[in-house]
Amino acid sequence: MSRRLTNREIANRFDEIALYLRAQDVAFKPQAFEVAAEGIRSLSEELVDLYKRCGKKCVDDIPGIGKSLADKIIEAITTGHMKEDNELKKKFPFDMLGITQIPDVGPKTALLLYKHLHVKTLTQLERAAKTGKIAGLPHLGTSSQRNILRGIQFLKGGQGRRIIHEALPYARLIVDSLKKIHGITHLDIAGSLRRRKETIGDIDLIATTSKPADLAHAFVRLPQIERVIEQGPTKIAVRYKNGMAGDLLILPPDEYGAALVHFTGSREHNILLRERAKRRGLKLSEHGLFKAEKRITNRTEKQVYASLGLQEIPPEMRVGSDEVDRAAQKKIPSLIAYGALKGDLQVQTNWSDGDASIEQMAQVAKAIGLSYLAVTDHTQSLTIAHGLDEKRLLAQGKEIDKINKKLKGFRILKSTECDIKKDGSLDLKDEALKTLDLVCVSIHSNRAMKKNEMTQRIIHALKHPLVNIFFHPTGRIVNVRDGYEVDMDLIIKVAKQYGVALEVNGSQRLDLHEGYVRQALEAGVKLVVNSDAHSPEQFANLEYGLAQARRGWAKKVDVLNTKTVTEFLRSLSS
DNA sequence: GCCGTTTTCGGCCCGACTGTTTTCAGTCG
Repeated sequence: MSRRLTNREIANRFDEIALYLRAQDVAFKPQAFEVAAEGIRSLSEELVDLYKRCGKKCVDDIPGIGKSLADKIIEAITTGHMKEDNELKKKFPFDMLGITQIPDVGPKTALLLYKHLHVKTLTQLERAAKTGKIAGLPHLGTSSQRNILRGIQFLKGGQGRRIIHEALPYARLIVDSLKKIHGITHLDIAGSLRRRKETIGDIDLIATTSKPADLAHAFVRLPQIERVIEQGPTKIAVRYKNGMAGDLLILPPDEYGAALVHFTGSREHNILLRERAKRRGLKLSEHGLFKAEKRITNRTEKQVYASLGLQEIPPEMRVGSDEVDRAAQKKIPSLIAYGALKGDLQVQTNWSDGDASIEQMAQVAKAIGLSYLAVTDHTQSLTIAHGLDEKRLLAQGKEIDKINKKLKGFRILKSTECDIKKDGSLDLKDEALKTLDLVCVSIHSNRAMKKNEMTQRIIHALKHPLVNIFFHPTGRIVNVRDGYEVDMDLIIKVAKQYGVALEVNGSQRLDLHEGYVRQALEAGVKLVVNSDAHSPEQFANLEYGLAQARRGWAKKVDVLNTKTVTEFLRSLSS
């Protein structure tokens, strides 16, 4: 039997099929494949496991997947093949997914390049562009040829999606320099950045102004802009100097609400809203919500949603799955607010691999409005990080006592990021762990274990009576590596049973991801949101952790470090 | 190929911009 396909592979196959169909001008089907691909990507469980657990019905229940696509998925996960994709590949033997990664090159252009020039790969396409073979083909001239070459260079530079930690501060810099311009009434970050996705492809901005020409003039002259890609009266597309692409939408002030909805997306969410509008005899676009030719309302997002019979949906929830249905039933949860945290429960200091002292970290935490902090330095088996043994841990406890006496209105908690060893035992003796206010555990070594072994290793640790929190539970790092193989279904069940909280880590790990956040909350597991700061400026990670929690529909009550330190410590012992 | 507050057939989101064009196709979000 062939290797079974993963969710990512199946989603990519569906996208590829959609492109082949689009190239042939097939109506409606492509969208169905794309919606299904998106639905598969948002799953937290592997389809192989889902199918094993509850059969075809659960596959069919995934939004956007009907009988026919369910069969294709089952074929893929049981045989390792997808007949339709293989047949299309035979008919169109070129790298459709790769070539359509080039900006402005879609399925039709890719097919045309194959038919006329037999271009199968990005390398062959680059050669064709360099030797001037593209200009002169139907609908393609010298500008297209130049753009294709530029697009290939862009791809080669690895300038793909950036982590939000990099994109959001950059976007805020641009917003700050534009805000001073006369006539602006609104200026906001939109797109995937406003939805606080983990990774960001484009920096999308939206502005309303009484003087559109002034804004456009100032925008294209910003020092951050590398070049202007396209410029119309309402939309300017640019490439920023950090390699990211971006759009600025400029609209008159009375179109703000609908425009913000439109430009925030997601694309799938917009489609759901517009379909809903249509069913109600209305039309929704970025210019407003219309009944016949008459604009109904669009001053604020809230009005747009209300006119569609919906609760306002927070940007982080606008992914195009079940959020619109929930809004129709008035069941949108009140998400945890960005300022809701009272403590940070994962901080490394210069006792292990952090840059700053305990007191420095505490002072900064206090300055940004927190009232407690757990010091969680690494433990001895992590020698590369100068992990603490029992003796140093006790010494650290004494130092924390001293600093706590000096601090007013702030408390440092004694803790640890204790390594879970290969056999599931902890890296420090119980006598030492008992001196701490709370015990946190995580995996840093032997990541390549078999799924079942890794799961048992973690479960063994979670059952330890002193363990309170499991840090970065899946071990993934965004844009760097996937997590280790682990049965998160089971981990979540065990966490619930033994009262262990799971971390939403706000560093570049962003672990748990939002699918598991939702799953954990549905199972009644408590969460903590932490910075994993190794230096004072990394407390900024708390915002990204909160964004991640919000995308997983977390409420304030679900997150333990929204409590006061007294309530928090009490919740650990209960 | 999916889906249902017009539900098992007959629909399927909407507009802006570019390039190569004399009226539009392709791409993007």
